[in-house]
Amino acid sequence: MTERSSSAGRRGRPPGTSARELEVIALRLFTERGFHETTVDDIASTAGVSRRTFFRYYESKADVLWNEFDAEVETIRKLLADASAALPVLAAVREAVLAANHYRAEDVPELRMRMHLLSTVTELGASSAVHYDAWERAISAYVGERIGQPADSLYPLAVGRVVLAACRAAYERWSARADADLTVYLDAALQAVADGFADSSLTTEPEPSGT
Amino acid sequence: MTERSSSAGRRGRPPGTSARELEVIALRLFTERGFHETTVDDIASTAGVSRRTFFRYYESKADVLWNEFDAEVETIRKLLADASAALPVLAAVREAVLAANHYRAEDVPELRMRMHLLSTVTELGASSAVHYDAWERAISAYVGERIGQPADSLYPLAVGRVVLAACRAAYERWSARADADLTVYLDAALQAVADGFADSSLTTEPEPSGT
DNA sequence: GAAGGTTTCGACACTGTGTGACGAATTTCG
DNA sequence: CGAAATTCGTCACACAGTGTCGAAACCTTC
Repeated sequence: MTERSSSAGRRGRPPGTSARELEVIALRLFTERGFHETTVDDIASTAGVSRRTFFRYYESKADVLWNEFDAEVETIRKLLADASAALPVLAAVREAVLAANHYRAEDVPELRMRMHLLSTVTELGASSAVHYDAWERAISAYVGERIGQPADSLYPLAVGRVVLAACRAAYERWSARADADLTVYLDAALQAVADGFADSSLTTEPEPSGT
Repeated sequence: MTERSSSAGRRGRPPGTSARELEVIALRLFTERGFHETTVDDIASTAGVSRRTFFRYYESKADVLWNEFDAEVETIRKLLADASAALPVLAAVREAVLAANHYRAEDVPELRMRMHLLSTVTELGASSAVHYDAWERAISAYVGERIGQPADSLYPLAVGRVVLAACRAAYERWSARADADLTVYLDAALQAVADGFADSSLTTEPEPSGT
C-alpha cells in the first residue's frame, strides 16, 4: 500500500515500489544487520525489485537516510524567509531551527533510529557532508542577507557551520540518551553558542525528565 | 622524510616507494585532473608500483590527503595538555589552535592545495568525517576535563564541533582568497564564536593585506 | 480490441574501490 | 650458500554506481 490512490489518468507501468517503502526496508535492515553488512541487493530483493531499480529511487545506498533531513532544510529556509528582521540574527536562526524540529510523537522512534545511524556509522560521512552542506547554506544565505555580506564570506559561513555543529551535538546526545525532548537539547546547545560558551554557562546539562 | 633511509641492519626487500612519495604524486594528479578523475591505478603506476601496494600505504584513496591534518591534531592535543588552567576554556582552545597553525612559508603552497581539495571535493566527505572527528575529540577531551564533565556530554561535544566548524570556515575562506595569513582568518572566526556572534562583531572581514 | 504512446522495470555489461590469499622478489644474517 | 625477513605483484573477489537497451504493464484512441 503505497499511494495507489490517484491512479486516475496515469499512463504507463505502475511503480513496483516507492521511495518510502525502500526507506523503511533499508532502515530496518540497517538497524538489524548494520549499514555495511547490508547490500543494495538485500534492500532491493526484500522490496521485490532489482538492484538497478533501487538506484532509480536513490542516488546512493546512504541517500535513503536523508529524506527527512532534506525536508527539514526546506522548512528552515521557509521559516527564515518569514522571520522578523527585528530579532537579532542568531535569535532568528535559533527560533527557526527549534520550530523545524518539532516532531509528532509517533515519528520519534523512526527519527531516533535514523539519527543513531547517522551519528554512529562512519561510512555515512560521504553523504552527510553533502546534506549538511545544504543545511549550512540555508543558514548562511539568511545571515549573509541580514548583515549585507555574501553568503560565502567568513561570518555567514562560520555561523552556518557553527549552528549546524551545535545542533549535531544536540542530536547526538539526544539520540544516545533519549531522556528529554529534542528541542531541549537544541535550545541548550544554541544558547551556549549565543553565550560564546562562557564558562558560567557550561555547567548544566539537560536533566532526565520531560517528554 | 619518513623514517629509516639508513638501511642499517634492515632485512628484507627494500620499499619501492614511500608514503610521502605517494602523497606528493597523488596531490599533483588530483589538482591536475581532479580527484574523481584520478584512479588509484594512476597514482600507483606513476609511482612505479602496483595498485595493491598503494593500499598497503593508505587505507583509501582519500587518506593520502590527511597526513598533515592528523599531525595537527596531535600538536593541538599536546598544546592543550600544557595549557594554563588560569585561562578561560575557550581562550585556551583558541591559543592552541592558532599555535598549531603556524606553517613555514615553504609549506604553504602544498597546504593550500590540500585545503582547496578538502573544501571543494565532495567525495572526500567520507574520510573527512573520520579525521574531523579526531580533531573534535581532542578539543572535547580538554573541555570535558576543564569543566569536570564527560568528554561526550553536551557541552564538551558542542565546543569541539563548534570550534572545528569555525576553523573550517576560516580554512575555506583562506584557501579561496589567499590574501592574508591563515591565522588571521582563524582568529577572526574564533573571536566571533567567543562573542556569541553578536551582531556588532559581524561586520569586518579580514582585509586583503598581510603576508 | 487492436494499435500506439508512456512509464517503469530487468538484464547485462562495465569501471573503480577496497580486500584477502599466496607466491615471488630482494635484502641481510648466520 | 641457505634461511629468515620484508616488500611487492598477480589473481580473485565483493560491492557501489552508471549507461544502455529492450521488455513489461498500463493508458488512451481509434
